[in-house]
Amino acid sequence: MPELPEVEVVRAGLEPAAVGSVITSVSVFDERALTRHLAGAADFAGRLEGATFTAALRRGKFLWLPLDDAESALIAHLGMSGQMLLRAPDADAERHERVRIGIEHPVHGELAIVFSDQRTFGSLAVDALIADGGSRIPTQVAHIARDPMDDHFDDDGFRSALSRRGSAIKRVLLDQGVVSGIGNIYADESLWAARIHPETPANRLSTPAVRRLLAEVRIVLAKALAEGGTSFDAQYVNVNGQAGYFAHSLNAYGQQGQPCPRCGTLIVREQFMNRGSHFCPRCQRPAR
DNA sequence: GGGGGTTCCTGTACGC
DNA sequence: TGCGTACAGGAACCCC
Repeated sequence: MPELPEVEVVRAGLEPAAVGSVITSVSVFDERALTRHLAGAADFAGRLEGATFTAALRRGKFLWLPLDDAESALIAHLGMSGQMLLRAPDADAERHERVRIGIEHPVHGELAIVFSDQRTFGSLAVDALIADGGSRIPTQVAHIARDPMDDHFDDDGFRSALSRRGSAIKRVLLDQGVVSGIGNIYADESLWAARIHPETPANRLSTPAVRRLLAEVRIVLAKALAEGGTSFDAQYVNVNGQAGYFAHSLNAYGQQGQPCPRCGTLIVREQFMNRGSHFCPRCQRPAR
């Protein structure tokens, strides 16, 4: 499931092939891949064909490739199972291929960017760029907060946002408008590392606890990034279709019934927000 | 505007 | 073997 480290691996993989490339063709095989592009497939293709990608950028789990008109960008959100693959232009279709974008790079020659997505929660769009401080970001990304690895992330602002929320800290960590890039896996891992129960009301966390949590979020994300992301199955891969290794390092997520690596108590899994929440009932005590 | 629940989707795993 | 069902979850959306 692509979270920040997985999306960053994809962004970094696309960058050398995409930046400087001219878009030579666009094929949309499934319009559900364009739910973020309301004007439809013909409009989508028309805005891309002939344009040149000028960069490969990311905020949270969104990534985008600005076009040389300096006013728009191809944006992508991978959802649950989206993949952005670099392929030879005549490569066979992927099983869940939704969109294929043919490009020509001045050095690497012809390539295809293939958007493949089993569960169809991901989507692409061509979106307008708007001012955001000193830079420009797509309108659909404007509401997304910076991620904790961003140099401009506001630690004090994060602490103050938590103090205004009575919701469970896990829900707040998953709110991309508060802090971006964190999904279910890294939320559980960060909360385990910081010894915080996932249902602790955010505004009940002390300042040291928030600092500890933020520090653990950064450690977990950095470690996952270094290992190329987390993979359990074929649903997350880099642009070459290869899986990451972070699944070998998980302490809480998916470890229900296994001993907590810190204290030996069995990790439990509870239903929370229509998904699984994994934690150590001894190390991560609920707030009283 | 915070809060919390629902919805979209498909492959896999499991029970009967 | 085959069928039905539960499950995985990011984020938009809805109502309170």
